Amino acid sequence: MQSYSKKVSMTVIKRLPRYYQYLKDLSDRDVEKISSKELAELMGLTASQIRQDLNSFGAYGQQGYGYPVDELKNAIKDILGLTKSYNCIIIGSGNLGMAISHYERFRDEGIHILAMFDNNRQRVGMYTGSIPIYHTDDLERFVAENVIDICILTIPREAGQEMVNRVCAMGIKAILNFVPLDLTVPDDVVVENVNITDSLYTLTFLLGES
Amino acid sequence: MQSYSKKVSMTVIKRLPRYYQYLKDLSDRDVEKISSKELAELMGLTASQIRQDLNSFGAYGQQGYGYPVDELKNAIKDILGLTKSYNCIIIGSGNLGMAISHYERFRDEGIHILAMFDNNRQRVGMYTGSIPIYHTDDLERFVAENVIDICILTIPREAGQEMVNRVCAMGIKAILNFVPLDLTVPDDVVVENVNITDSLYTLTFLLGES
DNA sequence: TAGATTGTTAATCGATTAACAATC
DNA sequence: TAGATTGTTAATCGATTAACAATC
Repeated sequence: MQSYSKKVSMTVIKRLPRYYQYLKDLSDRDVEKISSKELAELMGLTASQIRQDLNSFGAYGQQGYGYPVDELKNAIKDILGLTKSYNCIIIGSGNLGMAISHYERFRDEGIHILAMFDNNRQRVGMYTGSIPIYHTDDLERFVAENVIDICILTIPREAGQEMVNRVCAMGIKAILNFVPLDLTVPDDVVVENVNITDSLYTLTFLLGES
Repeated sequence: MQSYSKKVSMTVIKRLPRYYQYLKDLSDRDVEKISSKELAELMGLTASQIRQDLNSFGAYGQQGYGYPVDELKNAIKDILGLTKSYNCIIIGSGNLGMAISHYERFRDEGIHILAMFDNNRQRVGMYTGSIPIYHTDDLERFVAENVIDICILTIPREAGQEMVNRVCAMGIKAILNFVPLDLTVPDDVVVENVNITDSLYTLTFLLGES
């Protein structure tokens, strides 16, 4: 993986996936180079901001030319950690868990979902695609026998904190959390929240303002 | 609805739903008052920031006492537009659409999902709970016959922009977008994106940093 | 009244924008 | 070489933190 010295702020990090998506699209359309000005127009940012953002990781552009799309795309892919491969489990096999288990965009980037877990015995033993559904009683055993990098949590709010304690105790260091709850985790565990309710409330606020 | 003069920044707006969740929890636990210091500790913010945030909407606290939990909760509920009621449709009846149709936290806050739409004829005519699934061919007719405030988009990426054009043409002014794509909409339409892929990529980045 | 805590102003910090020399 | 566009420094803008007078 790429090494860089400057400390990168969360503001910039949150923009990286978006850069990556745009560069993938450009690359798919066989665009070979793009200037900060062109990309800025495309993404609704300023050219200055783009140059600042990219420079927190290194000098990818070429004066008088711009940025080579494919090279920059791969650099950001690497920065995002997407040149590695990851093993995931999904806890909660409701509709949300099911939806995510089908995400092709995950598998494409080296995100492998190995199993789903549920405490509903009716679902246990079933498969969703090639992904088996196990009982949550088997969590600890499964995680001991497989290297799991990421846990995706799609369980009800009530069960959230208790389950996350178990997940952290198993040594999993990254959680994609769909539970509408601020989880408490040890310092070395990273959590990224997807809070659908909060997004909807932001929308109703904005609807009232416009 | 509450009126306030100062222009409120997006940074503050994005924190409002979180204030609301915490205040609801406190209220449920019959906590009557809270100081900015206590709330700051609870939420991982600073007391100063909380006082600044709340003051962009008005003076809800009382010197020497703190903030009355229930009153503040209701004020934020009103600011978020959640004292009104909203009619929604969901376009896309896959697992993600299904998951959202079951969200109790929506109905509790006056968000009513009237119908789902899909272009898969196999699903048309079915019900999920009390919500009917119609064919997307019937969208325009349905929206003409019902006042729809919000459209929730859970369709594949390929169909995203074309569908959003139809949605905007029907006069819907708010979109909760799960399509991993930056949608182009008229100026008077508000869009809130829930991008699961971007969240996962942020997580893999953070995992590499830690 | 005295203690506590707000509302608000001022100071600091960080992020964005502007400008331009370096260079392809 | 001349034109274009980067990398980077300096200027501006906005958000967070600190401080304190107002007041319950």
